[in-house]
Amino acid sequence: MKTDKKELIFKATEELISEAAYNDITVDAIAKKAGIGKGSVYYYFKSKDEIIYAVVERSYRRAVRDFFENIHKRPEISALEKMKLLFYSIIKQDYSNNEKNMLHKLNLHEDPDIHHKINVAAIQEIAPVVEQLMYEGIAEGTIHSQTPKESAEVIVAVLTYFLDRSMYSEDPQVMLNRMKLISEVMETCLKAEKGSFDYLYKLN
Amino acid sequence: MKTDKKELIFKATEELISEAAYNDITVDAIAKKAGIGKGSVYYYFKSKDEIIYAVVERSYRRAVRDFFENIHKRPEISALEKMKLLFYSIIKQDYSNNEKNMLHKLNLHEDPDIHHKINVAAIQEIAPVVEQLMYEGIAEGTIHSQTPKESAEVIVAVLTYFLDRSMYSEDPQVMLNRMKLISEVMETCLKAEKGSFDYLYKLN
DNA sequence: GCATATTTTCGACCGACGGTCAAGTATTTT
DNA sequence: AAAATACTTGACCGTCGGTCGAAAATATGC
Repeated sequence: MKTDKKELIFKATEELISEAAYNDITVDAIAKKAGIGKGSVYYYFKSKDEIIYAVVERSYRRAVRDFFENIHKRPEISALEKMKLLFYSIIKQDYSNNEKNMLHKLNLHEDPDIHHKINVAAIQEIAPVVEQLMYEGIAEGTIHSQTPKESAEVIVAVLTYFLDRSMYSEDPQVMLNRMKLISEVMETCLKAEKGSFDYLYKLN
Repeated sequence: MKTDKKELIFKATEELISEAAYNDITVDAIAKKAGIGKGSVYYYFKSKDEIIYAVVERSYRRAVRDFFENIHKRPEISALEKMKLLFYSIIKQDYSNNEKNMLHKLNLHEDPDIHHKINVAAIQEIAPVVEQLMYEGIAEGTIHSQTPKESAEVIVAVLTYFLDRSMYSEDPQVMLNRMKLISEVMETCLKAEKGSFDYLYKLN
């Protein structure tokens, strides 16, 4: 049985992201943690960036796969409700207190490089799923957008952007107002009924 | 007459950003271009990041200052119109074909670090101006937002984010639809009359 | 099973970069 | 004019991403 070196590298990188400060995530550290030589890392990946990006992408893909396996196929859940669950799973992925959660850690430290990768990956991996849900919502009659692709893009971008709390005021009232505004923005994008996204700011 | 070393460093950095590939913007290059020793650069700035950030911030501040000097004080222009002109000046700053334009260059190359700095600076420098314009629009009766601060934040964030074209589809129809959607989003944020932001996608 | 070709592994090494520092020089203060 | 302070400098440092040639492992052909 051949050990999959790529998998070793993924695992090592994920662990480092979870436990170490960003500056400790060096290619040497990844190689050491994976128990292989540095040269081998570069045998499987062209660059460090490629590793990080692959790890982030993998994480989003995992979330999407889980969504399709566990939520999407359940016919009793409406499209809007599924969208809510999808958002929750992403928000939870980003901000859960679970220390093991990678994307959470990634989003918390200030490195803009990784941050950007997360944003790009979010758009590319999540937006198509939202688009799919929009077609279903349109079929159900709860969504009336004429441009599902663009709406999905804008929605995911807006949500992702605002999940990045680092650059905004943390004042609770400001944050509440901001989320109210964003839920209205979502309604506008989807042409959905007023209140469809109240769950974004109504804590429970 | 004492030459202002800080100004020399700013100038050199701006020139490098305008003319060179990102990887050529090193502290050594800045020092060389400014005609001073590398140590002197670190006498005036704590880090390279601090230099880049200061340059970007300066650029936005300059745009804001120009806005207040040339546009804002003219009483015959409505708040919504002023907002349009402000957006135009920023868009132009980001995307003009003028090769001398720094922010343009900065936004074009892929470095996410600088990209992020630009976004943060945009929020911090431009959002307060938009907020100010919102109060004026409210006084004029064209804007009915109850939460001007949050609306300004969201508007600037959305616009800035989508000015970053790099991560989105370049298909003209998709781009048009996206901008239409964004203009609707802006109306929603400001509670302004329908069509107030049509100029965002109606080329002229 | 042996020889040959191919794939995989490795860490010493490289060049570049951001940042430091001791040693100076200019300027101000007393 | 002496002492103190502010400024300037480039050689030097540690670190990091990435390279490379050679060795080890594995596959292929006969």
